[in-house]
Amino acid sequence: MTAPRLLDVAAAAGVSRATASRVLAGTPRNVDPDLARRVEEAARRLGYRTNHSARALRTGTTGTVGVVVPSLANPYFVQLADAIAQQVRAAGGQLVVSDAANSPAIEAEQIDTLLSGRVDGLLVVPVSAAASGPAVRAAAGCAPVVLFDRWAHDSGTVAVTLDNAAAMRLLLDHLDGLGRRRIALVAADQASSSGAERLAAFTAARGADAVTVLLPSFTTDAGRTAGRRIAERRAEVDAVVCGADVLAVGLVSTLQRSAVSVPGEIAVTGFDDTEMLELLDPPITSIRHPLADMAEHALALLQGPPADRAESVERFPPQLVVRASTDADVSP
Amino acid sequence: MTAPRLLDVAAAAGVSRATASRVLAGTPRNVDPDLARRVEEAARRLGYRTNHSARALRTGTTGTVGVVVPSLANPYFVQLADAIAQQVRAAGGQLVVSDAANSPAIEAEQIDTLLSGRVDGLLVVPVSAAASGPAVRAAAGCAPVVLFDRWAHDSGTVAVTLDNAAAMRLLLDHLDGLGRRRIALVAADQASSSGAERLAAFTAARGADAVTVLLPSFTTDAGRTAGRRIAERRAEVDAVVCGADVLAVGLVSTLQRSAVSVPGEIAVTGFDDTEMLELLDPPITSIRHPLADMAEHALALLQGPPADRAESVERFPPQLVVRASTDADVSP
DNA sequence: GAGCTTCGGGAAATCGATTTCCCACACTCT
DNA sequence: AGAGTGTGGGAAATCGATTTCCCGAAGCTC
Repeated sequence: MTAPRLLDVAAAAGVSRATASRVLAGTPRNVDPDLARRVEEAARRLGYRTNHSARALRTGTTGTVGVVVPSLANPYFVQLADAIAQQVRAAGGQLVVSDAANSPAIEAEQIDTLLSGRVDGLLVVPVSAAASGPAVRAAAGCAPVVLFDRWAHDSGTVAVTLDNAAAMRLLLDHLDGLGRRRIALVAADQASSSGAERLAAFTAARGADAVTVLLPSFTTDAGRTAGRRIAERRAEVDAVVCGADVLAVGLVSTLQRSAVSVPGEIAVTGFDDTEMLELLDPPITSIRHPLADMAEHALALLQGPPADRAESVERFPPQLVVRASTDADVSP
Repeated sequence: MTAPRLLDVAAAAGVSRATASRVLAGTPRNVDPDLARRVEEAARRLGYRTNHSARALRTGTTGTVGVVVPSLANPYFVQLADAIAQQVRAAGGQLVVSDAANSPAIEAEQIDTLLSGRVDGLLVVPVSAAASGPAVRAAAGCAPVVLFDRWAHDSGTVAVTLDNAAAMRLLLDHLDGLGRRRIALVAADQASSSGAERLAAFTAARGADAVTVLLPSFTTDAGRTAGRRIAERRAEVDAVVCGADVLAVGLVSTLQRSAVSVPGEIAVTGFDDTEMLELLDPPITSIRHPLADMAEHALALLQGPPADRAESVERFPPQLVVRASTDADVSP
């Protein structure tokens, strides 16, 4: 029992392949409704599935988009990939997700693999603002590429990101409003545009002599290191803004172990609003990205004219989500 | 500037398409080494990438496998998908991951989408032992399908799973060895084979009158509900085995909020050994799945002869990972 | 009713790589 | 030297759906 082909459906319905294709692919619907019904009926009866390889070969499009994220170990990127997947599926496509293991070299490899004729377009969350550019630029020469959540220098394409400066202002204003004055920053991964922008915005607002802890990577373990440093300087600090949720998680757990009360003594905020935050004790205040909107827009850019993908950065508005780690009165 | 085709490479190297294909696809290497070098050189110079749609159409294989997991909101399934992805990539293929949103109906849909000529084979972590069977059986009629981590009734195919009964014994023996006698179980999702097997193994070992909390789903929130129930009955319990890590996370956080010390008053174990466990306070004892081995074996079954995929369940040995949630002496 | 426009639908070319034949050439053996 | 053997490589068929032409029929106008 070999799989039925379009030819078989056409024969069963008593029409030509051309007509069957027009009906099933939904191209210019100038087909007699009666014939159309016969074709659809035949297709159903035979259990016909269109062969996507053949379609892709003929049309030159695969209906698949790829996304390369820095690391799936960070739940924020899982959430991000999921938001993109939903938009892609809603449009009848498929998403392929690749993990760059936080390395620009592996990232370049993954981009290359995905580009080998398997995807119509590519969304990339670049690992590094400086080092990811060349690979992205090369890819953008072959297929539509849009950067997502972060940008890279000299990438040759558009980036759909969060307005990190506005987000930082939201957090600082919020803490200010609660009477916190000695605000520290825990920043990570200065190589990424988001890490760098968040640090820059903080410094712009609070001056260069505010307490700042710089860490190499966005991981919970880095957050614990930060927790130890902050605990040592607890006298100078009454609030900590973390550049990522995973940092905040590690930080809070370490602070609590050092008998620093959160938010009593030190208020803490995250960044990215991953789902795990609500489940901690206390739940952590964070910044929510409008991921669905961003994904929708990025996909539109992928499919739109190349002119819309000129190198530039588009920034979406962040949203502050207040939880008990800054304001104990908020119900958990 | 249109993308170079095999024809262009062949012309540039002064050979026929056939020879160029033999060289680049690596089929029967009866090609003069000198010609081969010329072809490879030409391909590199022109920046040739083989068109996977065309190859797939001709060979009938896509080099892609799909995996359907119950929910990517559960970090265990992210880890599982990642383990499979690594094996697939090592073999030069691609992985497409789909999320069934914990619903057999959506699961059936995702299976159907993936099967439409886009994947060579399918790995499924079935949502439900009872309800997932029919869709899997239908899929197994069209393409190689292997169940992973869980099995389903009447699926018509082989399942590569963990030996849940052995895992439960490891946990109970460990707790026993620590002098814990009043052991409770927090079990979830009896509809899944893993949920059901873990409950059955616990009941077999401890008898039906041991304290047992049954929950609908594997989520952290369910874990908090369990935490409240256990806290109410704290006098009857000195250890809790959770059927999944996400449950343990919610449980521990709720117990601590109720001033129950872990492991002082109640020891807690998880199940699945997701990475987040090390980061909690205390880190949680759990069961590690040999995911890499399981993935390798499952992929071998996918590619092997259909006879090897007769309906059956293969069980891999679990490994106990002891952390401070059961044994305070273990360094965190 | 002749001529013109529409419109539905069929025949066949097309997408690009793979693979089956099969030929030509070189080399070995008697 | 002639026949036999093996091997590298080219011409062309093939995978299955889409899409461009193009033709015939039906509807319309005057």
